[in-house]
Amino acid sequence: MRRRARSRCSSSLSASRGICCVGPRRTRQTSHSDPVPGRVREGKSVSQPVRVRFAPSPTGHLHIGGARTAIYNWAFARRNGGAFVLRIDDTDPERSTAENTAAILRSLRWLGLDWDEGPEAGGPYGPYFQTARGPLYDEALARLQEASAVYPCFCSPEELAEKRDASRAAGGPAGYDRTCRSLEPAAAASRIASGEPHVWRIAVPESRGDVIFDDAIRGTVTFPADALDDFVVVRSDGTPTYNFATVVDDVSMEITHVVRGDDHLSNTPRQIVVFEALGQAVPTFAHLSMILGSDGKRLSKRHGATSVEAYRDEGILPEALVNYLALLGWSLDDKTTVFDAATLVDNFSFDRVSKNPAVFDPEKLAWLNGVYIRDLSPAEFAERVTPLLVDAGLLRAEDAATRRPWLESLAPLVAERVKRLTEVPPAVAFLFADDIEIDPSAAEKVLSVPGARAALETAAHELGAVEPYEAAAIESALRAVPERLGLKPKQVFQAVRVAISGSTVSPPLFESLELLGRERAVARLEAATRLAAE
RNA sequence: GGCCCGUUAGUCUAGUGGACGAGGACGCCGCCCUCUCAAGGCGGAGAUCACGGGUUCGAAUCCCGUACGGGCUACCA
Repeated sequence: MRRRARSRCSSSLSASRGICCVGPRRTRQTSHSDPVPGRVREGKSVSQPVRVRFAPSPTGHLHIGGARTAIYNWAFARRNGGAFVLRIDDTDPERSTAENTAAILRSLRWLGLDWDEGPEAGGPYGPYFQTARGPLYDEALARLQEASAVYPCFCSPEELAEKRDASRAAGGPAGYDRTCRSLEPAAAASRIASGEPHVWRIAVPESRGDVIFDDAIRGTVTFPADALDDFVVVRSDGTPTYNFATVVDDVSMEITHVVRGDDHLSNTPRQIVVFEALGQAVPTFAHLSMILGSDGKRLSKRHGATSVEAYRDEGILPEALVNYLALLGWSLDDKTTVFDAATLVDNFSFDRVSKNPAVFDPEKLAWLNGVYIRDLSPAEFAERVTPLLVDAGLLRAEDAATRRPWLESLAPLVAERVKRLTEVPPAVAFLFADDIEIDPSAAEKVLSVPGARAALETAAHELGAVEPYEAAAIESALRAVPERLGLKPKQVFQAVRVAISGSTVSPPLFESLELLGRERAVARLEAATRLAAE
């Protein structure tokens, strides 16, 4: 399905691609046209179609930060009629697994983020797994070798560590000292031929000045020339390093905008050097700030749930998570909080992405989720809640269809008092079960008070006779009870509530009684009577 | 250590030199509604715009410095 190997050497490796400025860009006025020495060349051609990619590493499940990056990539692509490419950066064989890949795809789909190219979707720029792209990297390396843009380095890891420490101790940058760069090509070649272990390093051009680029989110970013070292591009085992592989892939997949986490900002100058060595135009970069935990530290398992699946399992709706994450670092305007994905797409732009890190707030997510739950139609609500009721053992899967109308009438009662879908089964369990347990403290508080027994007996009697057995009629029947007994409405209603639900908190009483059915309702009231005080 | 990035209420944010005595949202507090809990309505507290200089008639907004936080500095991604 994927694997449609594309003819190598096609336009992807030609230098003809320009980088477009499609989409809202920072309006800040910079001296775009001034040829600054050492400035990154940016293509100026007009209508290059937008192509973005999300490139997770399948070393774990899709986490909140990755999800937000995916959302922004997706929204930007959709906004500009471009392509959203999914690429799996699985070059770390130790930690990458097929299960993780599958889980990531599942999460993306659950969020509603569809990709135009990638695993299971195929596309003309595949393969979309880095481990399947070895030949592309080999070939890119060959090109760089031909151009003398890379050189073999025989320094041992120990030597390198020593040099690094020494350089750092001296207060300078800790980059590679370029020892092997001055090796005679012939000498180097014979050492390679003799099988001596070596890596390939990029030879940063002497003439390369400061690396300056315009980040779509952060504006102009400058890295001093001397901060660039001749970093490793291909390891001694022949595999590419991250900074090399991504660039080769971004080039061959004709990526126009690289939208990724802030942790890659410092890698950007290195990657720019590779783009240049390859003779390729540099894409536009957009670096998203990190998502932090409540302690201001980078979000991690310590902070609780971090994976998208965990939130799904907690009863968060995908549309709420997308809305929340979109809002965590982006704003539609000065007051809009709730919006759907289509609205996000219609309005997304990098110039409304904020530069500062954001603390993830599960409370606000929960609130937003409540908003979405309340917004569900009864049919949608029943649909989404059915699996949870089945899992909770309250409903048999085969009964779901016949019980559907009943479930839909239950929807409005419970939807507005939960923030998570997982809160539904416990809240409605009393309507399913044949028998209930009465919470002791509720019994203590409500049933063991004077008048409770009379209230329950009278209510049971009323319920046995009311016609039709519907909420409205039930309500008028029960409303008459307190006065007759000289009790306060609340006393009667709470006693009934505890009797039928076992708790002092429940969905609305009269509707609950209707949904329970006359027989069970009366039986429960009678059962509770035995616990009640005179 | 070096380099890069960031800094508006507890939190997410609006803000691009005058309309800011700083707007919205979550959370918090109070009132109303009410059969409980929610939801909803109304109102409130909460920000010396990190700090210090400077530019300007005027700065949250521009410049410099400091502090704090984060990132990179790997034959990890």
